[in-house]
Amino acid sequence: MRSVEDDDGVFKALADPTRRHLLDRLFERDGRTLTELESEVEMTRFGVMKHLRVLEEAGLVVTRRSGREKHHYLNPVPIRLIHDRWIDKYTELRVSTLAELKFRLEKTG
Amino acid sequence: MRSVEDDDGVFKALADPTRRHLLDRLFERDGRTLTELESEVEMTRFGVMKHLRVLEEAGLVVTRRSGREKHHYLNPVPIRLIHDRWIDKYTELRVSTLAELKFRLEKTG
DNA sequence: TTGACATGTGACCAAAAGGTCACGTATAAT
DNA sequence: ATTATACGTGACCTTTTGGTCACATGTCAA
Repeated sequence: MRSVEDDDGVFKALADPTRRHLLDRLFERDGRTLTELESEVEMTRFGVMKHLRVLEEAGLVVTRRSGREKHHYLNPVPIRLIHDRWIDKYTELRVSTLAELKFRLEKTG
Repeated sequence: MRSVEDDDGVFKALADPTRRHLLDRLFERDGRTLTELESEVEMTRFGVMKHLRVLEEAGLVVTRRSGREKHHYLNPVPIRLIHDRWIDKYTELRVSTLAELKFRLEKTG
């Protein structure tokens, strides 16, 4: 059984395309600052800041301050927990194979 | 690089607690009808129907009609694709171990 | 210590999402 | 044929969310 609060913050955080894009950028290279990430997105600094805050509160991003800079790092654990919620160990191999196949097909098609 | 459309439908679908609860019920037992699922939720039939439609359009649920009934089945492939987007093969083992640990801790704590 | 840089806050507004209801269609049972 | 069942649609309203801006704080360099 799950708590009432669920993992709501994580799912809400992932629901926005801009936030997913930010996660993609951090997946590619960790430790970026707000100003760096700002240049990756068609949006004012304030919008990006809000999004990063949502990601951080969800635990998908952890931060480290260094002087006047704030560095952002991707934390993949909540993602894995989503996976484990609806894919048990017995079906994991089968599903991951299908997912791989789908990925290949979309790449060529 | 990803398409502009992203997997928006999947993430939006997962963003609502009621829809996640419906997925949980289908994970537990497949093939339920709308009326069956309705009893699992504090909401009118119309709300549940909307939610199921969102899940179906996202590809998280597939359906099969039989007479006047419509049966719903969980499709875990999109979930796996989320996983693969931010967890590569090299970090998967480490992250899944951490996730397992977190799960055990929360269970006892 | 003056000025530029990096991040932060609260108010505000438009757009999207969640939920209900009146009404409607198709299938099954009596 | 009539009634009950199971699902479907469109309009409607309320709440939440995404984005911007004026303003503000803390940090580094010259």
